[in-house]
Amino acid sequence: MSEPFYITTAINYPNGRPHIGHAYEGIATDVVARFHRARGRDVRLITGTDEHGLKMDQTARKAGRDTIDLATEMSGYFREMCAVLNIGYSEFVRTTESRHHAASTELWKRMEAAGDLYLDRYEGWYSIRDEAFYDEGELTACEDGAKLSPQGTPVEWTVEETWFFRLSKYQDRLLAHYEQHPDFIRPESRRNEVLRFVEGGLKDLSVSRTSFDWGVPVPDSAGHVMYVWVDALTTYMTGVGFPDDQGEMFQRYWPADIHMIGKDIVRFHAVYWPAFLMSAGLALPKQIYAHGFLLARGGEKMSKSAGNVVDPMELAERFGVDPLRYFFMREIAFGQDGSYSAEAIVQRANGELGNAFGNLAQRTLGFIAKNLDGNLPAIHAHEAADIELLDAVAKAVRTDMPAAFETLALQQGVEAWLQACFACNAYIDTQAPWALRKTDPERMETVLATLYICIAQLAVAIEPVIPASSARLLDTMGIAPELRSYEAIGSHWYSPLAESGFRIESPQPLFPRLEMPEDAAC
RNA sequence: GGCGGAGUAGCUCAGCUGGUUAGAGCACCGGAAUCAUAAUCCGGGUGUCGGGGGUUCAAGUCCCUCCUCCGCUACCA
Repeated sequence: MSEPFYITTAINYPNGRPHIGHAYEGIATDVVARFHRARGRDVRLITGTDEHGLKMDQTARKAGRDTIDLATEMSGYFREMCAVLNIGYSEFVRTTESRHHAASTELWKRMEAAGDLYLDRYEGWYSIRDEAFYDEGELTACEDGAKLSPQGTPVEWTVEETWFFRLSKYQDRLLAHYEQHPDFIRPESRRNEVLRFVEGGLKDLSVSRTSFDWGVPVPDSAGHVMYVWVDALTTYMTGVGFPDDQGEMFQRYWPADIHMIGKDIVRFHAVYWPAFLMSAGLALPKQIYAHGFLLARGGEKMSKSAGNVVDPMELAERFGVDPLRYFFMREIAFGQDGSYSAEAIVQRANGELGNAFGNLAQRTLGFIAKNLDGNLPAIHAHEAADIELLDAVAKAVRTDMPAAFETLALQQGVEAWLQACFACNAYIDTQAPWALRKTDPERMETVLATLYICIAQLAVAIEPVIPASSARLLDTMGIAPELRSYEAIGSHWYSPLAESGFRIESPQPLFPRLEMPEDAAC
């Protein structure tokens, strides 16, 4: 059986419909998952929703609904987003599921058995909205004398009994782990932030609440539910069968290769989570990767009237799923913040997917369909120019792209692919098969065959980013499913296919031209 | 306040341990081609590398300083 690869998205809090940030993270995670699958790994991708906490409960009550009812509805929007954007999760985990309660309870018991949980009284300023305590010094006073948290939410003096986790005990072990595993937190800038934070000293963490009951009950401690982050993080284990830690699934996939998260929740994943796992005697994930945020270009406020829609579903509807996926991977340096706009999406989609790649396929395959009656031309003898192109494409597809994707340099990977597309266009213009048709038909056949091979390789290579479009093109080209991997598409499949009598249909454009939005131009 | 990152062509950015005339893509200008989704190809750099000072034979690259933006963190109150 092939080597396992386990990747997760952050577990989303469904207090609203998914926004563009959720879409971005989901797509990036899916691209990485598909990449590893195309490399032959046995991939498991877990996503889900974190439905506990006071906010969810309150929102439901205000609407006069059962909390679970609201959670189910909201969670559904996240599933729907995955379906529409082609985010292929292996399982979708909801924190309200009983299997997840079981996982969280087991984690809790293990931390307790390790002597890392103790009951104490907590007095301090508590923000219901943030579900967090703050020190006096962190607060600001507003005009009417009320106190506000650093996030600007109201706080009240609260005295409550709460379970604490001995986070302070793990400071040295965490630092040692960061030291021994330089890639545990990426990118580098986030790693440095975490290092400094932990070096500055860790306080024990309050990990239960008594002010509400919408959560996972703390075992044998009536009135307490687990702090949302304890159970939210546990989702990553629920997704591979925990608490059955001797089970085949957990044994096979745990620990995760990558937890993909946003830069705002680095601390929970890079400090609290590994400490919980150490306490419970479980292996730590190999990498926490914090991506950046998406901003509207120019920081401008988004509104439908301005034409820069933010709802990812609307973007997908308007521009197409694959163009949107391509845009995210191509435009933004993964790990850094990025900006998006309708103009930028249209420009990438038309200029690169449409013109450079789609049109390359269209002109080549169309030429074969029209002039050779769809019969794949024979290769007579390769000339230096052919070898040069084949080498350039092979390097991009089997060396540069995988190397970049392996380290999540997604933008560079796509860049390498695009350069190979450019090389094919330069080749077709230089060789001019339309002129060879009259002067040297055999040479024309070799040129077209060379391009056919290159296009198939390019389609396979970009499949993780634009899966539906690639599949459509490869179907048109008669490329068998087992050839659709980085390695296999480099084998000698062309002549057997040509000799099998396969005939190509006149192709339809892969990426219809998108209109530049009028109202957003400036 | 401390720590860290960033400031390079109209736009988005690349420039590792200092070393030939500072690069890429897009945009723009000129030309070629006409198989193709008016798509493609070739040529052209349009730049006080944030300001100032310094080290060096040589600095976008190192040092100092100032300005601006961002992230993390702290504190006064």
